[in-house]
Amino acid sequence: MGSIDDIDRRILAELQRDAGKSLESLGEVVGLSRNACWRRIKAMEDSGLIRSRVTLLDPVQLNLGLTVFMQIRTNAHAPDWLNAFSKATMGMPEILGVYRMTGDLDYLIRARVADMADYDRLYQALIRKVPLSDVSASFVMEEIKETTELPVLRRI
Amino acid sequence: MGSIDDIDRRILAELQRDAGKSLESLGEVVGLSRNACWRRIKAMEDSGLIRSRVTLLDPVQLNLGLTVFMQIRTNAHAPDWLNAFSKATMGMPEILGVYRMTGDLDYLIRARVADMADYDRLYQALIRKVPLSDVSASFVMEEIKETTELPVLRRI
DNA sequence: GGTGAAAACTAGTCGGC
DNA sequence: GCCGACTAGTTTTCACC
Repeated sequence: MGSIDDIDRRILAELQRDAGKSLESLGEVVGLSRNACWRRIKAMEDSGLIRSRVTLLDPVQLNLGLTVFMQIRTNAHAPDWLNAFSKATMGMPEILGVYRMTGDLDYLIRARVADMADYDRLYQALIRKVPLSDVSASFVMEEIKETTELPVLRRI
Repeated sequence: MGSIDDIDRRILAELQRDAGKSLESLGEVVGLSRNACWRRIKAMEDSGLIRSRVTLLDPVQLNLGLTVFMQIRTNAHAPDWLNAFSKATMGMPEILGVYRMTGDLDYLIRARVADMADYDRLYQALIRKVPLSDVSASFVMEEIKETTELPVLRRI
């Protein structure tokens, strides 16, 4: 189960770009019958390699044009704190990513908001739920790249 | 085109979680006929609000278990440099996000690699393509949250 | 893995309200 | 803007090579 062959990788490469592709066109691209493709996809769904098929939306039209990264330093290392922090960030839909970083004292949050005022609302809402000693925010001026595609083709 | 009504938002909320949902079940959830749902989705695709439907994969099974954030300081503000930087990062599939941050001297890169050695390869490959004066890397120890779902339901 | 061919479901288009 | 019906296409599951 550890190894994924080249045909599977090419199927995944296609599906990552467009989940709505028909089995027929997929088969043509990878050089397999529709049926063989379907069996491989099913197997990869069952193994969990294929996690889900989702729809991506335009953040600007949703009035979420500002991406912000929040860097959080804490001196509270108790599991209670992490638990509360996890729960709080999970429940805030503007927060898209929460990462515990190396060093064990830094957390990074990736969030999308409308503007600075909206960020302040998010910040206030967060510190009302979890005690945070040190929070600094960096705002994204330009999104040069943003993708959900993972590198699946075998690298040299 | 500026406003999105509540039914559209509920459709988007469902599609963000599962793009493979049938029009029938979607209609049941939002209280509309399959046909009305279809027309709304089509309109949102045409307006660009719905960008694409993609497949999400398991990074761990693809041997991409390590997420790294690279913070880059540069003193080269020439448009040539940014152009080369953009082109280089665009062509590197391990790099999932590239952001120009506030201050105009910081760039942030979000990437997925197998391990530390793989990160070093990425780093070496990047600096071979673009001159980078100051690069620091932070590694993700724990992914507490990671989602592609944007907040579509109207906030209070 | 390939083929062919059913059954079930879905998308996309129509006229009508 | 919504609904029901219809058609055409697709997925999904067979049995068999």
